[in-house]
Amino acid sequence: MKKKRVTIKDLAKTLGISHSTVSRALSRNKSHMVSEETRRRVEQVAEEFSYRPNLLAKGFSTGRTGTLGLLASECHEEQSGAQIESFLKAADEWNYRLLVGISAEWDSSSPEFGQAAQMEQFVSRGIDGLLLQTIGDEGEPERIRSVVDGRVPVVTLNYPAPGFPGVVLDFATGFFRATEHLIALGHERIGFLGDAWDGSGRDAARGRGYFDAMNEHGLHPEGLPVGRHQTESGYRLSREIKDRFSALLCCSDYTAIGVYRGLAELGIRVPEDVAVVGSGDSDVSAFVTPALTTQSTPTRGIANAAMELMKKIIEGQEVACQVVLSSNLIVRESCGSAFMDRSRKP
Amino acid sequence: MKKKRVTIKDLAKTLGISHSTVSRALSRNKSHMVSEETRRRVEQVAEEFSYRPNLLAKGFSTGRTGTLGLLASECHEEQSGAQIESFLKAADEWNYRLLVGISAEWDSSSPEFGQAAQMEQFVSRGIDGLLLQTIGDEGEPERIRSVVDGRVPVVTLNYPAPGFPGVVLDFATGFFRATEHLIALGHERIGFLGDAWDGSGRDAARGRGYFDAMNEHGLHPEGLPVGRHQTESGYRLSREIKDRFSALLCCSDYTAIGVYRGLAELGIRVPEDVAVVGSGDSDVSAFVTPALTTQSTPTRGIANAAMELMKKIIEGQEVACQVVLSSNLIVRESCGSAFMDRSRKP
DNA sequence: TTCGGTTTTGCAAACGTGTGTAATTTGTCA
DNA sequence: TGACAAATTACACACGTTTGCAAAACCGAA
Repeated sequence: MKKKRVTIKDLAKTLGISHSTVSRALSRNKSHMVSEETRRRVEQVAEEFSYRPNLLAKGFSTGRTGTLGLLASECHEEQSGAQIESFLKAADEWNYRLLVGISAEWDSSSPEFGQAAQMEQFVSRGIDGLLLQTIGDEGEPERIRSVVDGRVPVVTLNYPAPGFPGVVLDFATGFFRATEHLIALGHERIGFLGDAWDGSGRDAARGRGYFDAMNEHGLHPEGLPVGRHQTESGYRLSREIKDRFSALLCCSDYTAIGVYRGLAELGIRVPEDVAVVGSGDSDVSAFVTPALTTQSTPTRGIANAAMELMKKIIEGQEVACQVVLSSNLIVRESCGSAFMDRSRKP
Repeated sequence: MKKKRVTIKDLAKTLGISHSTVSRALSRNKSHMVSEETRRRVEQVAEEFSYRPNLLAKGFSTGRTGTLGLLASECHEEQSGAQIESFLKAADEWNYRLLVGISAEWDSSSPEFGQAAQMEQFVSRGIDGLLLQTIGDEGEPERIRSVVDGRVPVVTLNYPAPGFPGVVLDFATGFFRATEHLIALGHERIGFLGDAWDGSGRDAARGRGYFDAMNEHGLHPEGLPVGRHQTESGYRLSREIKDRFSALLCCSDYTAIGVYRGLAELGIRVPEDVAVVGSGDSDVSAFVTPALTTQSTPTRGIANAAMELMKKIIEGQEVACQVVLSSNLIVRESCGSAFMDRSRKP
């Protein structure tokens, strides 16, 4: 059943020339020319036989596969899906394929597939570069170094890893501004929903912006750990919020939507009683009620910047170590306005 | 800078044995045994040198790469991301890597990367099998056949392609039941938001279920084409809905959320004035207000079924041509109840 | 015709691994 | 100790492509 593939040797045989000439005719390489005449003949026969190069063999021979590894972190659910899509599109435009993996510690039956093991796999499979959504833990840079060992270029994605080039979104400034926005609206008891234990952790950058803004205005910062950024997490946490805060910063739009629901069930109105800010500018955020004020997250911009970095590194150029993209606050309805009725405010 | 990789020949040299023995020692192959003694020595040295097999070469030599291609269709945005994630997890559990691509006709700068071209690429890269989210158009089966040509097993995913094994969700029955649910609640003017032009197209199966149920009850079916399943699409379409329908079936939760917003702006209440049903049971669907009644979509179940099919085919077993998974209606708040006030109903 | 130079082509090695077949070692029993 | 079988190992080639180097063909000029 399985048909034998057509190889350049087959073409060479029918043409009566050597396979190396065929190879050169097909790969437009200036080092050794091929006469226009033979090129035409080769291309014609290749077309006729519908020849397709064995990219595996090609990669094996040249050491370059035209494939990049994308190792995504699991945390953001829907959002990570949108980000993966953006990478696929960006990679495609640069004519790269993507080997994709997720490096979380799911309750999987094969727990040995953590971040390091996946990187190993990818490198062994001959990727030309690794796009790594870092998870931001302590030993990560060393882990990357020990696995990758200078064999493939790495571009980090979520969190900077010292010594590696990367793309980061400036959530610190974004959340700083968001916090100031809330303060300007008259809020003082502003809560932070995210995992930024003492300035480190998954949502560290956002947390830092929040803490700084609060401190600068002499307000008391207070954070609630979220765990996974699911809608349900926000719903669950809303029970603890009640009348403790008059405004909330969420590290994910979906968490915010969960908060909406939870507060509504408690008879707390958004934005009249509690203002809510999200993060991610996801597809739905503009259409929930009230429309969610949120941090923009340019997934395409991140992907493009990462690909550009990667391209430069592959071509041997020196690159700036971190590319920082800024995140804007998209003001919609969920924070109300300064003139809003806050009669319930104690 | 670039370090040379350790190969089995290096190991062989330091051990003073031939590389083929090393190969056999490392791959537990029963055809030719290796003495326990040498195996131990080989493994020790391999460990010491932190030898990593070149999977590219291995794949090239054996013809099997341990990599599957996943060619996703673009349409469902967030939902496709969640589905991709499910596939990644399922594949991991079977110890396969995934080459991922998206086969839509985006307004990309490289429009030549349609479905066929991507399949070509994947096959040339030596995938062991192709997971193909079919787009359901007319010439698709023939296209698949002509590209893949029996060289790699194919499992289709969204829509059945005659002659290929696949996994489909029984949306027809699901939407049939959803429609009957609405009819039982007293609705007669029920609209369908999806692209099911005369029974074919992207949302064909859902459309069929809807049409059948309507006809069976002597009601007049009417569909509104949506285009891309984005939240914004639902918002936009709500202008056309107004008082034309008393209930709506949406082919995506996100469309439904867009509809929520659009209707609210027109002063139309959900579910009091219009009942809404979604599809996908996405993370947010239970938390929007009113909580969305929706078709469940077991992304993990689909992924697992597909992987199981694939595994069997790779192992040479015969398989049932289509695996059909059922989709349940998850009843929440967005359709109200039979005793609801429908005073505005004309 | 011969020479020098340029263009075009062929030869052969290389990439790292798997594997069939032959050669070697080991072990057993007479 | 010798013979024979079994267990283990080595040799060599295959997989499809690229590429350095040498050989050949071509071309124009002396």
